[in-house]
Amino acid sequence: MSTHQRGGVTIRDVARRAGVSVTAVSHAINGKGTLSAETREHIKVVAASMNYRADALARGLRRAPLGVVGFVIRPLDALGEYRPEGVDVFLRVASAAAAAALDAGLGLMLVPDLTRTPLPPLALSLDGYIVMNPVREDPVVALLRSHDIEYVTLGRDPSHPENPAWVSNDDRGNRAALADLERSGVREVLYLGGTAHDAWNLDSEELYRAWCTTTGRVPRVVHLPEGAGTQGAEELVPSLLEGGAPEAIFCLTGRHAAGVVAGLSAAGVRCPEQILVVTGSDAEQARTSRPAISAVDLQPEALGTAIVGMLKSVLDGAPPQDPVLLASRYRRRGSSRRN
Amino acid sequence: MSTHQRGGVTIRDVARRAGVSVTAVSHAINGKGTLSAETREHIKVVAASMNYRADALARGLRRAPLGVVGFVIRPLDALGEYRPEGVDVFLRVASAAAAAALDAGLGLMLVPDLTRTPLPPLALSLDGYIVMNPVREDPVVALLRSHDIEYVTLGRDPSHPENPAWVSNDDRGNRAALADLERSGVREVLYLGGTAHDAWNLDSEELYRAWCTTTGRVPRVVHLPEGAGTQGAEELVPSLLEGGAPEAIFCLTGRHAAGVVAGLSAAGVRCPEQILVVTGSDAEQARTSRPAISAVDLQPEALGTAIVGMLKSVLDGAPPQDPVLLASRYRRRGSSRRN
DNA sequence: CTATGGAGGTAAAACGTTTTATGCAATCCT
DNA sequence: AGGATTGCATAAAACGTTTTACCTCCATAG
Repeated sequence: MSTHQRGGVTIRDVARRAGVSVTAVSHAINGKGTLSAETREHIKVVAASMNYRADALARGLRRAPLGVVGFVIRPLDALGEYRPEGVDVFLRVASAAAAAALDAGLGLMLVPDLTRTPLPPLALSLDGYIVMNPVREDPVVALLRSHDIEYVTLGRDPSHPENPAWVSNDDRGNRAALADLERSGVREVLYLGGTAHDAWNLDSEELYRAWCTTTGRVPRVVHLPEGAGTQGAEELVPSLLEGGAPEAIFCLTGRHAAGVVAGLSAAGVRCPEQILVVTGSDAEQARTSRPAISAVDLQPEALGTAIVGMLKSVLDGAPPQDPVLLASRYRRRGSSRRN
Repeated sequence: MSTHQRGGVTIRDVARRAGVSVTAVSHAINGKGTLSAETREHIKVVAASMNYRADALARGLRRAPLGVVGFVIRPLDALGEYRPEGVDVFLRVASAAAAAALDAGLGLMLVPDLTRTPLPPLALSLDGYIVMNPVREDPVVALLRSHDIEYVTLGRDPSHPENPAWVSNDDRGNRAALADLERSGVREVLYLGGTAHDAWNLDSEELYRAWCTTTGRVPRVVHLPEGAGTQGAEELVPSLLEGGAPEAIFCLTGRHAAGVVAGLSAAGVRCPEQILVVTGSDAEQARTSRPAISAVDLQPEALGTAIVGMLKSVLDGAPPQDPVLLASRYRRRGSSRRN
């Protein structure tokens, strides 16, 4: 009756059974203190035989690590709602992260938005955080910093460039996409980006502008909120065609790209015959569009695995390492293939 | 220096500032005890002004709810690896659940497999669990029960039919799929199911068999492990064609369906001209296949939202309700359209 | 005038760990 | 021989809450 609730067997039970003090058990389990090898071993055997597991909460009270990290996806927060359709890249990263966390003996807690209340009570007690695509002056990052909680980011944090704890993709994919357009001989390439101020948006646009400069093009940039989604991009198309249609459109997000392709079709403009379309993110909608849209594969599984590894090493107190850049790959599909 | 670590301000600080006892603060905050209305209000004001938040760990230590629920996806565990490709339905459910959990003030912890060690330390301290597609004699369910942890399931728990706490899809989608095949005039329909013993597999196969009986067909059932994936299904195709090809194939999982379509194509059998294919789960691969595969939309977002609502009411101690059945919808695509 | 009881409040014991501060032999040095 | 050191183990204090048990006052009933 005494210990039937949670986990059940407590450290006191183990101590009693092993004929030692509670302290001894704690030390034996955690490899601390100055116990003799035999005592240590004996305690471990007893503990194992009783199937003892230290209660995470009690342990956490003493500021020991909880074994759980948080995962917050900023772009989804920006979208205002968690409609996963077409944002499968985020979910794939999250899922890979969860798997990698398990291998590291960590749990992964999905925390939708850290700035909205009520906050999940445990949110600020977690061992650390993975912040996906933080934006400039990100309030979530600010909150974590103010609470001295360790965090790593997917994509550079634009407001804390000195913090090296991030994983991202290299720009090979984007470069290849632009090179593909160039090879096709198109001249005017329109860039359709999002409005969030995360590094992905910022860097991609910068790359586009630099590419325009080196190849002697005039940049033409349009921004559309991520939240507008496929629908919004589709409705935007007529305005893009006004006053001289571009020969190609680079849509950063897969959702926008799918909308653009749909909008072009609705406007009677044929893709790829009249306009080429490529996208910087290989979302599901890029693959299901007709034609299928050439896209940059950001390798979400690799990202998820890598970021967990980085967080783990940060939590272990390893000295700061350099940021990690994973390869991105351009996948050519029908939307940019004219032959 | 004293309180700079976590959350910061403690209940003792509030008590001191408000000029009352620690007990008074606790009672005021939690609406317990016998404080006067004024005292209660006063304490609340002081606590709010100090930005006090009760530490979740300390609170949890006294068996108060933690504000976090677990989510375990059995089919992914069965797959042995969290490769999200083609299993997007699970992730969409999880993501919708996370969003719904936030609205309810709960965090959602993704727990890959509750039976593998090391278990995330907090795993057994969570308030409750959502188990997606439990199988017969599911060890995860057994573990939860043995620890007296509340849980709800997505899909009926085959081994605990008396437990009404589950959400699932109705069979309208499957019925419509079979009806579509019937309307197309095909005679021999092969059923390709998975090997997991979850309710979805069991019930779908039963429905198929019943349909065969009522329509005077001879059932032909093949099982392929879910883990075999697209590849496995593709390799299976030749054996399915041996000794008289069926006129249609009902693949329960989207991954298998995609593999079957690919395998048919490789074998020189044309779909839908020679064989119709439909699937019971509208995974991404069903949509990206050529031809696109007719599929049952299981409405993952609605499932995720509903299951969180149910768990919440269970945790609130509401009396047991009936199971919830959400509509499933059949989406007809090229793979079953002959015209 | 003394019980009774409710209203309003608090002290102290839990919850299950980890950590800090000690304690006690036995061994070592000079 | 006497003090310092080492090796091993433990008691007790913390961690921040909630809960249990109890206290005091004052009004009301008998």
